[in-house]
Amino acid sequence: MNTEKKVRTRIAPSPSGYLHIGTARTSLFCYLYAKKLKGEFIVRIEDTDKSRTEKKYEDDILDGLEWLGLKYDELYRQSERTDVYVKKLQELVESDKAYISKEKAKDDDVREVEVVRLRNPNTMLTFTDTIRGEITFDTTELGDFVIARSKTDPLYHFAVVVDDALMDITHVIRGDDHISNTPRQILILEACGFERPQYTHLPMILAPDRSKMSKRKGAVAVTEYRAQGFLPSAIINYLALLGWNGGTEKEIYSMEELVQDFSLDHLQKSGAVFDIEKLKWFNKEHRKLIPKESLTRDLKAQLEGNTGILEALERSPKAVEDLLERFSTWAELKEAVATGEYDFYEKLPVLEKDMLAWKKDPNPERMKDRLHKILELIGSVDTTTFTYENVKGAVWAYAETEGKGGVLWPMRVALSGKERSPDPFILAEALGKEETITRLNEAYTLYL
RNA sequence: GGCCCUAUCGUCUAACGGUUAGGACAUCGCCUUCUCAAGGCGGUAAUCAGAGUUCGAUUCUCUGUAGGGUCACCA
Repeated sequence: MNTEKKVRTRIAPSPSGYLHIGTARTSLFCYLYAKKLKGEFIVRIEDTDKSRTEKKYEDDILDGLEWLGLKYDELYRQSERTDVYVKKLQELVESDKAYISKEKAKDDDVREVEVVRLRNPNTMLTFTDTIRGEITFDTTELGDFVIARSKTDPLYHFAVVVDDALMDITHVIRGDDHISNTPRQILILEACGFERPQYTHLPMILAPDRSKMSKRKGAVAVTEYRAQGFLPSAIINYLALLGWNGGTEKEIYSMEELVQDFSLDHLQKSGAVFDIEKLKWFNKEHRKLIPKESLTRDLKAQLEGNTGILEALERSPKAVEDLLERFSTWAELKEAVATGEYDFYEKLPVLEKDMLAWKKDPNPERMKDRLHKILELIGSVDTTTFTYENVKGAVWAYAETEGKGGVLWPMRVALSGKERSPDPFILAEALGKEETITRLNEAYTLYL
């Protein structure tokens, strides 16, 4: 029989803000480690400070974790466990490990309060961190710190220690901003007679200037990345490689593969700058793994309201493909649409003669003839099979003999009204025969 | 300021005493090409500094420097 304790990890977010990208990564590592060892991953909402807690944040955190695919096995709220803390607090006071101290309220020196302070043994304390090895603190500097606002109102450190112990948390995996909190928690833990968990302090995720990530320096909430159109699998993959590596050059991981390969051995010691560009790359890579139909459906949903584009996409699988490979996120796509980059799908472009001419054209005087010929060739393509391949087939041979630039450039500009756009065959397929002819005619009349 | 942690290309990282210091993102160039994007190929680019230990240090030790964290009746 296996006598080893089942691995149990936990994430302990405070519902005082939206799911933070750093919390998401800590959750991911807790999840991966637990699942790797067939253990359990627990979410514990740390809401002991009622004044800073909001339900909408709790909802966002839980939603976010689910969206990312980090399924928890148990969920707790500290606000629902007060009796547990009160009892433990009482025991501590009764055994004189802690004491009630009458003093002036911190924010009001008239009001008297009765806080609970821990009797600090004032010793040197050493604990082992998975990543950094032994870390020693002199606990004297901590003094008899407060562990509860009152006999019935526990503070963070106390609640954490009691919960971790009672919930059988075997591995405390958290951000390294908690390193200095650890001795304090161990003191409480020893006063309670609990066993120490294994501590693993993950390096922080940093803003580009290497300081703590904050709203001022870019998006910190998972919801924001979600809104921008990042795939959960891409975020997971990126976050996993921020501070961890599989020891190989493999970079694209699915959640299953991460669970398979994860270990606490390849963790980084120093903080990692969050690089949105690399996240975008991961997003592109993960998008390639998603079934085409599903992506197409999402694309169309994103473009809701842009009827011209939607009709074009309905007609042209090539245009769908083109849009899909051009942008790494939906936010970028919508931005491009909003700034009019694709307005040729919505309305007739305004043509200018000098834009119609290819800059490197050796025979610009042949424009009129060419447009006439293009019109003729395209006119021969059947309306019902007006596809990328067929349009290309009709024009290609002529373009090669006449000079591709001299033919394809004006054709493309006539259809798009832009110097930069998808290629002319995609445009033709997307616009349909009637519209294609109309636009080419429009260009032709400029030369009459 | 005290205490604690950290230090390889711009960024994420590999190298667990011996490598032309490897890969990825970004960047630059070339190819492809009607434009843009994509794609293919290639280039630039790093061991914080100074002492030790060693035949040999990115790797071990010490000091300095820099950055970060933490010092609540927040979590």
